[in-house]
Amino acid sequence: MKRDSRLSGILHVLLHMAEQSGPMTSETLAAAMSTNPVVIRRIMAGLREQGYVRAERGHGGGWSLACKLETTTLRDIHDALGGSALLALGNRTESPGCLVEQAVNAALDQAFREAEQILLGRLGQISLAQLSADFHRRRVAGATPHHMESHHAA
Amino acid sequence: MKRDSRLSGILHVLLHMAEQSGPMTSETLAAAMSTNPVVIRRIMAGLREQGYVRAERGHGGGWSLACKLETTTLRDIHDALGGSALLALGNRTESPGCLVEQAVNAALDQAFREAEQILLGRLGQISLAQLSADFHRRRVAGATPHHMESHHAA
DNA sequence: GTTTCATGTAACTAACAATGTTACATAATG
DNA sequence: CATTATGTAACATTGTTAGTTACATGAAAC
Repeated sequence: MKRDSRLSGILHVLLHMAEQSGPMTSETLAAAMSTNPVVIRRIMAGLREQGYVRAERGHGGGWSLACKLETTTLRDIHDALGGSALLALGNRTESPGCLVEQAVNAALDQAFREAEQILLGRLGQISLAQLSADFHRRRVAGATPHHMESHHAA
Repeated sequence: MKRDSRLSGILHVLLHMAEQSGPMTSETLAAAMSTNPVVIRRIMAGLREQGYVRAERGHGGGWSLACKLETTTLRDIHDALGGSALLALGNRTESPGCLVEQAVNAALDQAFREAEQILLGRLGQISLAQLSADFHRRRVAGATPHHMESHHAA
C-alpha cells in the first residue's frame, strides 16, 4: 500500500515559505518537492480555501503564508488537505449481515478509531512554529547556511 | 487511499473455521469473502507458514485452524499476513539532505510511530477467542441460529 | 493596451498497486 | 486412475494517484 506523502511534502514547502520574505511561485515550490507546478496548486488549493496561504497572480506573484506559525498545527494542515484516511487498514464490509463479521468489525473499528484519535491528537499538538524552531536548531547545529536551492534538484 | 481489508476478511473466515469441525475448502471460504479461491490461498499461505492454519489436499481436504484461539492475537494474524504498513501517511523522502525536511520528517515520524505502536499494542491484546466469544454473544442476543451459507452470497 | 508572468482548473495520460483470473503442477483420497 | 483439493506462477483487470497539457483569468511591467 503506497503511503500518502502530501502532508509531508506540503509541510516542507510551507516551512521554506516561512524562511522567505516574498511570495514563491508554484514552479519554485514544485522544484523543492520534485513535482509539477500544477500538483502544487492542486494541493495548495485546500490550504488557500482555509486561509492558511495566499496566492497572488501576475508579475511578482506566487504563494505566501497567511497564518500564524504558532497557532497552526499539523492537524490543521492535514484537514485542509482534505483530511484523508490516516489508516491503511479497514473493514471489508461496513455493515455486514454476518454476525461473525460484525464481531470482527466491532473489535477492529475500536482499535482503528483509537489509533486515529491518538494520531490526530498528536498532529494537533505540533505547530508549524515548532517545526520551524527545530529546523533552526538543526541549522545552527550543522553550522551551514541555508539556501533552498542548494538542497533540491533544479 | 483504498484501505487494505485482508486482515478484516481473513479474521472473518478464521472465525467461521472455528465454528466448523472439519476442514473448509478455499472455494467455500472464498464465497464467504466474496472473492476468488486463489486469493484465499494466497492470503492463507502466510498463516500456514506461521502455523496458524493447516491445509490438506485432496478429497475431504481444505483449511483448518492449527492454533489456540486463546493465545492467538489479531497482531499475530496481521504479522502473518506480511505485517503491511498500518498508516496511510508517510514521509516524502526517507533521509533528505534538506534540513527543513529533516525537521518535518522527525516530527511526523514520531507521531506516526506512536500511533503505530498504539494500534499494534491494541491488536496484540485481542485474541481470536475474544472475537469468537463476542460472536456467540451476538448470536444469543439475536436468537437466530448460525449457518454460514445463509449470511453470504453463493 | 499589449506583453509577460503568474495562478485556477478541467481534461487527459501514465504509472502503479491490489485484486481477480487462468492454467497447470502436486498431492491425497475413494 | 479419476476426482478433488491445495500451491503457485503468470497474466488481466481495476481503481487510484500523480503527472501533464491546455487554456482561461488576472495582475504587473513596459
